[in-house]
Amino acid sequence: MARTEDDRVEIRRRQWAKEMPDLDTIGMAILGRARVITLNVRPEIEKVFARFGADTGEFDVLFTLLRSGPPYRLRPTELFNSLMITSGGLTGRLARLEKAGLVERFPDAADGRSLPVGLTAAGLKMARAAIIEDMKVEAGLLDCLSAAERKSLAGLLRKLALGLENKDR
Amino acid sequence: MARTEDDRVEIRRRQWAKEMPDLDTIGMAILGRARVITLNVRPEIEKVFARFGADTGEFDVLFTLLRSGPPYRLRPTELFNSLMITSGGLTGRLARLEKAGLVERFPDAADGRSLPVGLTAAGLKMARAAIIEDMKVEAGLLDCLSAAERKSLAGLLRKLALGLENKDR
DNA sequence: AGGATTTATCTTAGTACTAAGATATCAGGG
DNA sequence: CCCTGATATCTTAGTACTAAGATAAATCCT
Repeated sequence: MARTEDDRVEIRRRQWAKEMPDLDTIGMAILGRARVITLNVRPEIEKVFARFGADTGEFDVLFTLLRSGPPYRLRPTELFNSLMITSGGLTGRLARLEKAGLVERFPDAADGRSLPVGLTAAGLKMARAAIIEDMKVEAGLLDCLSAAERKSLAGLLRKLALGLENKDR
Repeated sequence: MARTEDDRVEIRRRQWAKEMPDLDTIGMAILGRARVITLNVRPEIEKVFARFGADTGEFDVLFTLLRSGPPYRLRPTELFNSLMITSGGLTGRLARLEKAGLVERFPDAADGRSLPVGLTAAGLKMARAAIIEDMKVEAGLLDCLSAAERKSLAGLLRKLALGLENKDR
């Protein structure tokens, strides 16, 4: 029944087709799979980060700071917008990162409400090492796809992501 | 700088290319986007489910039972494996669903350790109505893609999902 | 049959989040 | 300047998860 070339979403779609034949399941074929793939991949990536002593959420912060370029410093509002989490969620992440000595905070001369966050030397070093490892592992997870398929998939996902982002406004 | 055709992941990749030119970011072009798309789409779908009075996690349970076909009854182990959550996580979801009158539990004649879960009449009705709405909304979220693109994207995601699943073993 | 092992589920403790509200600062119009 | 409203961040309360351990029933092995 479950053919060897079926992933778990295809199995689900087949079940739906039987139980509710009129249901159009293209949504789960794409968005459901995006979610399942994310869930499936998460533990592998988390393992990489765990070796460095932090988790995905914390590295999201470090990576955002790192790729922002020197002086590797951003305001909390920029961070939680970019990370797609709430301000309260960010407060917690920053507290942990600060405690671990990976970020430090500076008063903002221009805006007394803001308390920008910057990478420490240790945070910078760790973020650089971790992103290299992370990208290596993620690329490895994609080795079931040819280079052409990877490119095509990335392009389609990009188009979808862009369409969704434009819809938000 | 941020061209209009760039989604947020493309902006990130551009930043990385500047900050760490040797980094191969194909991983985030695919897996990162899968995660961002999932995050982006979640609130829309959650809104649909909220109208029915439950959340995504709870509907995941109801939908799994529904698409399993009559008698719409499964064992907890089948459920948490399919849902990719821990057994403890499922215990909580089932408690909430039972309290809401959407599922009920039955002793298993063949295995005294197991306490299978089944949809109630109310749960069955609600699951059917919700999956129709859900798939309608999800399909709408995909309208930035042509039919051919949707098909192509679904196929590539399927190949990736399958590759990842085979890797797990 | 009987003891050891595996399996199915629940329980407990701890964590990271969200939503909503509080606080402090900024900006703009009389 | 002062008042009104907007903005940036933190705090609080509540929730759903995970990981690890507990319990109980089934299976296996001799």
